[in-house]
Amino acid sequence: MTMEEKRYCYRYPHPAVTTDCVIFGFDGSRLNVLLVKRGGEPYSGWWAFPGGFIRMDESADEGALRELCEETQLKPSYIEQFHTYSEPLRDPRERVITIAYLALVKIQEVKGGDDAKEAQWFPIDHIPHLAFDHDVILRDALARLRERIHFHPIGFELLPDKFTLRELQTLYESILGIRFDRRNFAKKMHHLDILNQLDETVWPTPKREATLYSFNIEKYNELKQRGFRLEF
Amino acid sequence: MTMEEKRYCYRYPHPAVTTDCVIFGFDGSRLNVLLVKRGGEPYSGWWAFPGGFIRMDESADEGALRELCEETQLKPSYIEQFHTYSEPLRDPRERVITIAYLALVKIQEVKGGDDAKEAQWFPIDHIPHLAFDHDVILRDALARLRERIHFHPIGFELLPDKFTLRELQTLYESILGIRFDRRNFAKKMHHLDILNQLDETVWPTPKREATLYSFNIEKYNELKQRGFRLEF
DNA sequence: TCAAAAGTGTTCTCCCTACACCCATGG
DNA sequence: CCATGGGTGTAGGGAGAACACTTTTGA
Repeated sequence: MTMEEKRYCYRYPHPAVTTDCVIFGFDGSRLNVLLVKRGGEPYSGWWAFPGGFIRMDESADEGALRELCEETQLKPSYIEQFHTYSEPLRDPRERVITIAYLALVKIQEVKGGDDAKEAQWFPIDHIPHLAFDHDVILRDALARLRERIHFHPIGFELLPDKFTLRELQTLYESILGIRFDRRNFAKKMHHLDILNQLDETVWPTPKREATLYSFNIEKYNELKQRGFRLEF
Repeated sequence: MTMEEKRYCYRYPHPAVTTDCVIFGFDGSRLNVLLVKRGGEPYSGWWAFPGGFIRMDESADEGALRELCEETQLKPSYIEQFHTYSEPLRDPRERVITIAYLALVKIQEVKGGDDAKEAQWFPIDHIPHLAFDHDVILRDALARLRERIHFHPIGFELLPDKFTLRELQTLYESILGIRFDRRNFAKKMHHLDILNQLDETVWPTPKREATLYSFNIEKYNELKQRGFRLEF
């Protein structure tokens, strides 16, 4: 880099600031993470989270959404900032602080929309080595997701609008890593009264049809206002 | 600022990055926040959280602790990063992104150690207008504190090493803004088995003595490892 | 007729909640 | 002797956990 190119000068050293987005999707049986293959140095050819440098006229939230859209064409159904990583040597080029986001997408709605980008879904238990400190970031994102799902209905953001009870249960089981009794899970969901039972059915297996449900956000908000705590 | 003083140049614009520390203390009856009065512009004379610019050779965690120590001489018994604020215009001087921390101190151990600095404790319901977006930051910090206290024993970080059951209950009530039944609260604490009942007593009122307790972190860790969830 | 998955109900236990009495002390 | 606050016990209800049978369908 020549001196002429360095046009932005400050009295004190400033770090660069990026956003990184950990995007979770659920394929019906397993939790997945969307990674992009890096083109340039450093870590060329490694997998990493979509993200990039924040612009001076946008907030981190806006930057995260912009980068996410640019690199993956995805519209997340949920996004939340969860931690900022600032180890001085985490990027070999210069001091880079990254603000990390956790995003959830309804994977079914966008399958195949990956464009020409080298983006790919990886099951949560088959993640390749990641660039920078992204393995740490992933671990933290998963912990936050597990924490959040206990008291917020964000699990529904990973499912299609209509789903079966079994899909919902499999989702929770794969995120939390525990198994539920099928009958107790159904009872609990019905008791919570945040699901709409639809008239439609599907054939998830060739054996027998299953009724479809949708998430009732109005009922959820009612309950929340009355001092209610969702828990799994 | 003259051109000669602007010695740190980059190809792309970089924001400045600071840390800010929301420090909570409990005076025995109310939750308090430590604020410092700003000397320089902008917001000269306004109250704000202790904090400052991050150095290029330190992580945000290190920077937050350094600033906290420099400005208040306090050693927090607990500190945790909780959110990063990045609205482009939140600082009138230049683009400043701040990484906000939540800290708890045992207020009794440091009373009067405020040095010559203009630092002062404010009860949580009598907070003056704050500089920058610090009122938003405070609101978020309080929300995080309330969220954390449900499942982590961080409340004990606000109490002296020895405390009465009433002090503990008052602490929880003032943080969560709800009242507990005295008998049920005591029963729950005893049942959790994370308190050491000491042989000592104090006279919190001139009426009758009360037994002192200390927090038993070993028992808490045992329970945590067995898949236990602390809840209030 | 058999295998596989959907749908549903009961019992037991534990924890939370509401609630009342006794005791020690200082005024 | 009375007001104040500390310390403890009990009964009832609700939610989670354990658990089994029936139904539907394709092979």
